[in-house]
Amino acid sequence: MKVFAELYHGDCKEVLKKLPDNSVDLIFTSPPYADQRINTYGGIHPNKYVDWFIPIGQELLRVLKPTGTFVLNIKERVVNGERSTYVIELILEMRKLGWLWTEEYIWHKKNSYPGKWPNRFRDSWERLIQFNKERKFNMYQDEVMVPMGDWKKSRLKKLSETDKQRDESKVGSGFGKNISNWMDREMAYPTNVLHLATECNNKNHSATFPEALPEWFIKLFTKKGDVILDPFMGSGTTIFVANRMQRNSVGIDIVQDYYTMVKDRVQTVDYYLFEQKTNYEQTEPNGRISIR
Amino acid sequence: MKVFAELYHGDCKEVLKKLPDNSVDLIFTSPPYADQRINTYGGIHPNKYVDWFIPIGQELLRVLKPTGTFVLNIKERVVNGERSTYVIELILEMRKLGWLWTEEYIWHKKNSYPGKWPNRFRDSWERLIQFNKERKFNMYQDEVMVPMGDWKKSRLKKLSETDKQRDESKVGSGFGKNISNWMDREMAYPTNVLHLATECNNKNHSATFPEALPEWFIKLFTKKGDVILDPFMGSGTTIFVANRMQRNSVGIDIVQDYYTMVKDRVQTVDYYLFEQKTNYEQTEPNGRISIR
DNA sequence: GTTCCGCATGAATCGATAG
DNA sequence: ACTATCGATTCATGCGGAA
Repeated sequence: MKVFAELYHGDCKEVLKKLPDNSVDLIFTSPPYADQRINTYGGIHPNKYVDWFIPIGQELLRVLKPTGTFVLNIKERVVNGERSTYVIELILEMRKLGWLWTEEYIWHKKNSYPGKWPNRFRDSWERLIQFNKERKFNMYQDEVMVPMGDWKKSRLKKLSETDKQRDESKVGSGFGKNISNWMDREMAYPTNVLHLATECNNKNHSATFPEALPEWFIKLFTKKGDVILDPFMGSGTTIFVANRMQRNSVGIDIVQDYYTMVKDRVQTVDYYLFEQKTNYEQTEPNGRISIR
Repeated sequence: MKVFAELYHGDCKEVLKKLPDNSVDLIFTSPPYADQRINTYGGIHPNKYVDWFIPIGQELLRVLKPTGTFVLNIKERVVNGERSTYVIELILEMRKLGWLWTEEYIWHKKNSYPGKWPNRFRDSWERLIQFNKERKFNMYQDEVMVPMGDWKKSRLKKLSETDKQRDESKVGSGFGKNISNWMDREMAYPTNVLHLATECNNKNHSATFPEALPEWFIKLFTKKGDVILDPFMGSGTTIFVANRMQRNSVGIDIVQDYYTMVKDRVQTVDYYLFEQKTNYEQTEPNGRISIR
C-alpha cells in the first residue's frame, strides 16, 4: 500500500484553506498551549486564546469528513493561582461553530513534571477532547482492546516463566497457541482514561506527547489508507506514527525548522524502507512524499 | 475532643441561609447529576442545571471561611450523543460569583461500570473541582503523602554508598544539604489524579463515592475540630467520614429518608463510641448530635 | 544476551527581586 | 501598582553504558 505524507510550512489558519472539503478522517493535534513554548511559537495570551483558535476550528470542521473525528490534546495552565478558563470556553465556542463535543478522554501522565507549591500538587493529566461533525462516526473499538487488569500482568509473567520451563523440558508443541487463545479471551475494551508516560529521554527532538498517544487514537478512529491531519505537527510525532501505521498524513507547522526536520526525517524513513524492502515508489509529482 | 454532626432536612438553598458567615472550613459534596436520580431529587434538566446551582453556590461562598475550600464532585452526562456542557458552564458562572477555580482533580474510577457503546467507551473518571474564596487557603499537604515509586529503591542504594561520604566531606554546602534531604525521603507528594475504586460492597446505601474520596480531601484541607459541610449529603458518606476523622460536620438533604437514615446512623455511631470509650457527651440543647 | 545502574530531562508554578 | 526575570522546589522514565 502506498502512503503519502503531505507537509506544509505556514500558518495553519491559511494553509488549511488549500485543503479540500470533507477530505480528512482524523485530526489529531496538540496546539501550542497559551503562553507556553514562547520561544518556538509566538505565545498566545490566555485571554486571546479562544479568538485565535476559532478560525482554525472553522477550517478543521470544513476539511473533516462527516464520519471523521477531531481529537484535541490540550491543558489549561495556571494564571495567578487559578486554572485558566480558555479550554472550557473553547469547547463552548466550538459547539457554536457546529462541532459536537462527543467525549473527553483523560491522559494520565505517569511521570508528570516535578515540583511542590503551597497551594497545589503536580499536574498529572491532560485533556483529549473529542469533537465530531456528526453523531455517527467511524470508530474501530476492537483495535484498541487491552489485557484486562493488572492482576493479569502478574499471571502473564508467571506464564512466561512457565514458558521457559516448558521450553527446557519439552520442545514447545502448541504452547504458543495456548497462550494466544488465553490472551484473546482476556482482552477487554478500554476506558476513557489513558495511562502513558511522557517521553523525556535525551533524544534529538523531544515530542510533546508519546507516540502511543496518537497511535491509540489512530487505531481507534482510522483504518489503513485513511487520511490524518495534524495542523500543529511540531516535531512530527503524529505524522511519523501515521506513516508507520500505513495511514496517509497531512502536516502543517509555522516553524520553518520543524517543517524542514519532519520533511527530512520522513524522507529518511522512505529511504530506509527502500533499503529494507527494495520496493520504492517515486515521489509524487505534486510534492507528496511517498512511503510504502 | 467533642465533635458534632449537625443535620438538616430541607432544600439546601433555603437551609444554608441559617448558617453563619465564614463558618465552614471545607465543603465537600456531590450534587445530584442532571436528570439523574429523578425519583429522589426530581431531576434537574441539564439546560437548567446552572441556574439551579448558582443560588446555592452563592450561599456556599458566604458560609465558607476565607481560608476554606469547596470541592465539587461532578461529571457531565451524555445527552443526545454529546457531553453536556453544564459543568463547564457552571465553572464560568461560579467565577462570576467570586469563586476562584483553583484546580481540577481527576478521580479515576478503577472499577468503573463495565460496558461499551457504539460511540464511546466506559466513563471511568469524574471531576473534583476545587474552588476557593481567597488565593491563600489551608492545605495540609503532608497528610496525604504517598510512598515513592520503586525507582527509589535503587536510588537509596546508590546514595547510601557514595553520597554519604560526600555529605560529610562537604559539610554545610547547600548542594550537600539538598542531597541529604532528598535521600531521607521515603514519601512523595501525590498528584492531582486520584486512583480509587468505587465501593461495591455497600449494599444498604448506594453512595455516590467511596469513603476514601472525602477522606482524602478532609485530610488535605482540614484539621481536627474543623467544620465540614455537605449540602447534598445523600447517604451521608461525607458526614460519617468527617465524624470518624474527628471533624465537625453539617449535613443537609431534601429527601426525608436520607435525613432520617443519616441521623439514625449517626446516633448509632454515637452509642457505639459510648460503649467503647465510656466517654459520652450530652446531646447539645440546640439539636446538635454529639459524637466524640 | 540480560540486568543493573547512572543520568538527563520533561507543555510547571510560586515567591522574591528588580525595573 | 504592574510586569519581567530568576532561583528553588521536585518525581518518574527510559536510554545507554557497564557489569
